[in-house]
Amino acid sequence: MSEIQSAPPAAAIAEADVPWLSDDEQRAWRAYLRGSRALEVILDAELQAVGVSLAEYELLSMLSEAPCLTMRMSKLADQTVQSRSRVTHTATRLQRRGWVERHPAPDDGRGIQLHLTDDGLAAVRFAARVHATGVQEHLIRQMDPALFRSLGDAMDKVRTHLLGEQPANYNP
Amino acid sequence: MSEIQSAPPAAAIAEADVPWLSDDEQRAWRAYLRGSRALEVILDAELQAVGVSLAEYELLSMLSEAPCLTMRMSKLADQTVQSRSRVTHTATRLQRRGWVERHPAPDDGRGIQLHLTDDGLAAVRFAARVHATGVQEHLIRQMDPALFRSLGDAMDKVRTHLLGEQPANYNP
DNA sequence: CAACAATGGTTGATATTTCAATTATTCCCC
DNA sequence: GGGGAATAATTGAAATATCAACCATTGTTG
Repeated sequence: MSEIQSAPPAAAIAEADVPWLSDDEQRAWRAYLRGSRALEVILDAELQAVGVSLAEYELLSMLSEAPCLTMRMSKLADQTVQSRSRVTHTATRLQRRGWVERHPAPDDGRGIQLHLTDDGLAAVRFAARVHATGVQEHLIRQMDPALFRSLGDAMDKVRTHLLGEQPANYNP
Repeated sequence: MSEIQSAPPAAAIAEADVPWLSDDEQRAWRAYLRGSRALEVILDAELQAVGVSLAEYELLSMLSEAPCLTMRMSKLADQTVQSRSRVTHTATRLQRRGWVERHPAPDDGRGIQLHLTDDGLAAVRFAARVHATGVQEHLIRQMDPALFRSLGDAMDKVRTHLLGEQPANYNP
C-alpha cells in the first residue's frame, strides 16, 4: 500500500520500477481489506456468542460433512487453510469439550483421524444456523446475485492460484 | 456452513426454517473463505520476510499517508478494523523499534497522536513495495480488470454495511 | 456547577497463534 | 532390507490477540 499517492515524497517516486497500485486498484484493495476484515470480525463474534470461534467452527463444519464424521488432521489443516500446529491445538481444545475424538488412522501409522462426537454434531448444527444467517445477512444480501457470483469467481481464482486446483468442496 | 448438503442427517432437514445456503452460495462462500485466508497468509508471510506483520504494516501505512505522518489511535483502530486494545499493543511494539512516537493530542486531553518517525517511514516505504507486488501478483493478476473491479465493488458494499458510509480512503 | 454518561486510551491476565524443534512412521531407492 | 528423505502430528516456549476492568478526560443534563 503505497504512501506515495497522498503524500508523494520526491525520493520515492524516482524508484518507481515496481508495480505500485493505481488509484482504482488502491481503492478496491482497501475496500477489500476493510470489508473482509469487518466480515470476519462480525461472523466470528456471532459464533462466539453461541460458544464457538470461527476457526473452531470451520473444523467442526468440515468434520460434519466428512464421511463418517471423520477426517485426517492434515486434510483438515489444508481445507481450512490453517497450520497443522494450529489444528492440533484447536483439536485439543475441542476434545476437552467432548466435541471430537482422536483415533489412529487405520491405513497410516502416522495419521490421526479426528472424529466428531454426538455432542460435537449437535454443537455444529446449532452454530451452522447462526453462521449461515450471518453470511446471508452480511454478505449475500448486500449485493445482487450476479455480483456475489463474481465475488465467488474472483476469490476462486485467488484460491486456485495460491492453493492449487482442488475445487471448493472437494472431499476425498 | 450447513453440513446438510453432503451428509444430510434426516433430523436436520426438518428444521429448515432458517436461510441455509444454496449449493451455489455455499461454493462461492467456501471459495471466498479459503481464498481470502490464503491471500492473507501469503501477504503476511511476504511482509514478515522483511520484518513487518500485515497488522503492523496497515498501521504504518495509514500513518504514512496521514497529514504530518500523524494519526489518532482511535482513528487508526477504526480504519484498520482492529480493536483499540490491539492498536495500543501494536503501537507499543512499533514504538520499541523506534518507528512511531506517542504525543498527547493538542485538542483533546484524552487523545494520543501516533507519529511515524523517519526510521518508520523508511521501513514502511520498503515494506510497501513488497506489499504492492504481492497484491498485484496474488490478487490483481489473477483476474481480468473487470472482475477485480467487481470484487472491489462487492467488498465495498460489505464494508459499507458493516462499517458505515466512509469511503475507503477517507482521511479527516 | 455537580453529577453522570460516554469517549479515548491503557493495562494485565488469559487465550490463542506461531515458530522451531521433536518423534514416529512411511516412502524411496540402491 | 537398510539408510535417508519426506510426511503426519505433537510439543512447549515465545509472540500476539482478546477480554474485562480500569483511569482520565470530555460532554451532557438538570
